[in-house]
Amino acid sequence: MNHKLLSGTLELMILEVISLAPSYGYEITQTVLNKSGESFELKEGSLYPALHRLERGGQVTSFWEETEGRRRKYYQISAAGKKVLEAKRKEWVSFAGAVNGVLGIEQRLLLGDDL
Amino acid sequence: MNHKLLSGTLELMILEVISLAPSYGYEITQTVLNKSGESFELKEGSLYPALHRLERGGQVTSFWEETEGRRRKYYQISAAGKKVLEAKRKEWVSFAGAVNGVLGIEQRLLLGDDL
DNA sequence: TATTAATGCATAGCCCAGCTAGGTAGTACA
DNA sequence: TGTACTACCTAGCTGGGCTATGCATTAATA
Repeated sequence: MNHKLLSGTLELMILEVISLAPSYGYEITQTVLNKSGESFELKEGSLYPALHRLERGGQVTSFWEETEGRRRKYYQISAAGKKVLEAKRKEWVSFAGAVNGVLGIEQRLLLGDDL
Repeated sequence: MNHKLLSGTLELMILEVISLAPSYGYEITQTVLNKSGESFELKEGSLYPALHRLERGGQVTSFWEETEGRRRKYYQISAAGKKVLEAKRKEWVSFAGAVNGVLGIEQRLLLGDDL
């Protein structure tokens, strides 16, 4: 997978994952790996800086938790983060539609009860 | 539009456009603008370096033509370029599907007589 | 008759996000 | 004892898309 494609969608996917439930770095990588059909192996060198960016930007907050002798840093989405997530989702759908337009790929999105 | 999203799809879209017919820089920007539903205004600082990269890589060849007092540099896709295009198209479809998977967006692609 | 917009090509250098590579540390199992 | 997995972090590289700039012609407009 050409990693350049990932540019711009990493934060979107992180926000999406933790919007469902607070999660920590390693678990986020596993969730994304799973939901992407084993496509995306998020690298630590991308993930942690992204999480720290999101925290600095106020889109997420964090707290430490100790379980089974393992320290985990949980991240949860903030109200501001939810708005950013919604905007990024729309941006992604629009972007993907535009690329597909150039490629002559027609698409139909099945959203909720939409069909 | 977050320009980072464009990373990795620019060459794909260029190859796609010139695979339909040889084209030149300015015309490529207009075609992409049009087919993307006015979403993508390719910048010259991205386009020309990308075209030169593709030419150096052997994916495209070029020739100059003079029309109405305007010199235009036409680019056409090579046999190697067609293979790269096919690979990049598949990579894009796979990538978009994976992102949509993470976002919980189901999709159906309408390809040719596929439906 | 200037001036602006549009058409057309090109490059130097900035920016920044994802990467590699390295570090630390606990648990589980062979 | 060593390997694999879990779990966090950061310094510094890389590369592609960007801004800004330069050059040149044609068409429209003030």
